[in-house]
Amino acid sequence: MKQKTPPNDPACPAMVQHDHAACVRRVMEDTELLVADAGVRLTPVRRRTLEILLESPAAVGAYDLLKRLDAEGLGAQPTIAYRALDFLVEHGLAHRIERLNAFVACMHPREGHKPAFMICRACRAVAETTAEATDAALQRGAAAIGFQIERVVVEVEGLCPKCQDVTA
Amino acid sequence: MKQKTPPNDPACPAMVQHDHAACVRRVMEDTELLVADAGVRLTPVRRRTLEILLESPAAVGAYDLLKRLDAEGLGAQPTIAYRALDFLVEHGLAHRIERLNAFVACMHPREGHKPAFMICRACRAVAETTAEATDAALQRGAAAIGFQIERVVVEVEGLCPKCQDVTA
DNA sequence: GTACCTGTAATAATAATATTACATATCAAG
DNA sequence: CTTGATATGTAATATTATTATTACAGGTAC
Repeated sequence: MKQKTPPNDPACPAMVQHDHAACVRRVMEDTELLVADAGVRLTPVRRRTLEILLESPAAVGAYDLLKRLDAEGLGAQPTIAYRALDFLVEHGLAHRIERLNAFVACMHPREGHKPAFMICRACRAVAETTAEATDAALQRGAAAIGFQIERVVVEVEGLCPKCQDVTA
Repeated sequence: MKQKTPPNDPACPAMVQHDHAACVRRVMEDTELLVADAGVRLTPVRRRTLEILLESPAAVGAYDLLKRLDAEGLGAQPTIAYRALDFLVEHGLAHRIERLNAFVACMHPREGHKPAFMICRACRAVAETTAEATDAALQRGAAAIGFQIERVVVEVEGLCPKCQDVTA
């Protein structure tokens, strides 16, 4: 099976002017192939959830998502939203932003990357970047005290270019 | 004014056997001096909150804290706890662990450090370490898209030495 | 075929976490 | 001793997350 995006690409240059609709199309296509490979189902709720995340420049809260799903007749209970989100996260199609208790679509699934997130505190926009470099240092620190790493969260809060201008 | 702990010391070797009561005393003394310098007030609620955080090896949730404050007649509403916690975090005396929606005392305040946290998913114990090395890479990434960094969160989830043994 | 197991989805109830608003009290500077 | 900033008290509400339960569809072993 063929992969549409090369690894370590600024696949979707978030916070920078670009044709985002094209990014959305590309990720959705990649995703279709990916779930087919994995033998799991991209059900209507799951597909729509991913689309909603993809179309939002900002992280989406579980209940914001639920409101939208409800409006479209796809379900009105928290669990609907959480399960869809859990599924997407579990399969690397979305990321949970701990800082916001909210979610974003993964703009380059399938890569098994170590993502880091730049979160604008003004508009909530989130840019996904890679943080391979930060990892080694953490591994050393963990080894020193015998801590066994399972998951690393790197989240940066600040101001995106747009909000710097507005605030200034 | 004199500082009691040299920078970049394993001031409190969390997750490792040591005399923690001594750590608590040291940090409280440091804190007294620090707030005096800053011209802010370490009120009873704030002081007691810090002590509670210091004495707990695990991160403390806002409502766990509130229960304890309430038992001691220091306040019964969520706001009380959140206000005290906000104060401590704002002044670098405590850290918020995003992963847990909970808080830990800073074991070496005043250093303007870049903390990283090792969080045991089994016992919730939290070890504070420094992650200076991870920072540079993030700064470069941010510069590339014009993002202005204000705060960096690095949280590692896994198993502490003790819980590895128990689980194994 | 029917009894059993599994995966998926939907519903309901509850628990945990967090914010807002406003009134009152205290402190510290002028 | 009064004013403005800081801190506290209280209430109500909002948001996020977990747990338990029910339903149904598809496969498979006897």
